[in-house]
Amino acid sequence: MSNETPIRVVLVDDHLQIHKIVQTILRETADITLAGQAANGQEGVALCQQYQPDVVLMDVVMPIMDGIEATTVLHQRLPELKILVLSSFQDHESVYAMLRNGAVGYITKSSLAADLADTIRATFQGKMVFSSEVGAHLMAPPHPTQEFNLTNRELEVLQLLAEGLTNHQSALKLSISQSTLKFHMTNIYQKLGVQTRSEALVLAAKNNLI
Amino acid sequence: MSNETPIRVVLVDDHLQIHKIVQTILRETADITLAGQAANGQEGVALCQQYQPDVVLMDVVMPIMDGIEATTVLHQRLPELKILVLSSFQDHESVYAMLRNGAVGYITKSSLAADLADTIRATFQGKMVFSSEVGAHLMAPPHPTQEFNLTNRELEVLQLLAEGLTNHQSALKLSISQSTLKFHMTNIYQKLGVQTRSEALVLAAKNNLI
DNA sequence: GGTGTACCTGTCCAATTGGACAGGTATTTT
DNA sequence: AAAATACCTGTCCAATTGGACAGGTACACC
Repeated sequence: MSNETPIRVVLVDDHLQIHKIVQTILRETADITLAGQAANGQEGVALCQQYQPDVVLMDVVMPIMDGIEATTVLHQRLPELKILVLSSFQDHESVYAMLRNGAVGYITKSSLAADLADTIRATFQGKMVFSSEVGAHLMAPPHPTQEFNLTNRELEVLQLLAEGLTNHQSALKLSISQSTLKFHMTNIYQKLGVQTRSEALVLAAKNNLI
Repeated sequence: MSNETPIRVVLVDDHLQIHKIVQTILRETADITLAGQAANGQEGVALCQQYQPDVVLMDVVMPIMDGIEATTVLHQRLPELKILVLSSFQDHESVYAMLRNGAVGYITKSSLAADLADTIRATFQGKMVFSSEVGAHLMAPPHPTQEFNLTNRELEVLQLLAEGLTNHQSALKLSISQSTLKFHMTNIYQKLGVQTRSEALVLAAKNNLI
């Protein structure tokens, strides 16, 4: 590996501390060189276009242009570039946004020192790599994207209707009257901002409420 | 790394060819040793319980006990064990099954030679690793899990109802009569095997038909 | 020419759902 | 004690949906 052209890396992060750590780590590796360093997405995009690196280490939260936007732009302009997300926190919400927009890996900064070099190599070889916490999140059962402030009872009602029960059957199962069930439905329509039962159930299904 | 205890690996695969390749690769690595080899899931489980390896390389399609079952069992009995899927084909359908049941990585056999050792190390360190094809599949937009042989017209009807239109409004939009719309609905109920409109729409939504 | 499929339409009636009231209780918060 | 929240119930009526007919056209395939 050391006799080949080194893997060229650009770091995009707004924390000086991270720059120092990455510098230190990559100074040790003969097959990886830190070709450029940027402090925000805008600089990062410019730098990548100039240096044409193999891999870019991309922070998520940055001023001026954040990681999501920078990833989107870079993936479009330099489709060959491997974008590896370097996340400060467990802001796992951004995982999908980044991956959908072209990132091919996601590691947390806490796991930096241990294995940054290996991860860069794996990414360079075409693999996707995730810190275990991130991967676990990727595999996690879908959770509601929106809650809509539905009460437990309202969710129970939706659940039963989704299973194909009629108002009458659902009411029986919940030991309430049909009046009450209709009362819940009316409230659900309001909370979801929909007009029909169909729309309500589809919305609930798409948001993993049922 | 070489001065520490090597990473102990067990290979579970029913192809002799793969055993030879893996042997060859891991013979070169000082920090990884091939502690055991099994030809199917059942042998694999037994071997892992006996040898307590750090990482197991698991094929998917095998006689007697397949990789999915073996993964499930192993993950339950030895939760610390890192299970890395080694897939023959692009049988991406098994990706989720394996990962849900405890696998922490998924690489194709075609990428074996290039980077098996690195992947084992990354896995050992706690990361999830995927061959790019697999990762891409993981990120792919949801596609219908079942088609139910619905016709285009039937899908159009479902789509409009899902948006909150009534029969009347939907029929107008499709320039058909309400009779025809109800006719389509009846057929949809039959094809989906459901009793109510609610159930039909939820099923359609969950299968990404709408 | 027959078969199959997707599509379209109508009528009539029963069942289900939605909305607009007008009321109630229990529990928690302010 | 008042207010807010979640929950419950009823009546009456209109609108929507579902099912069971019974019939049609257009098109592709064998």
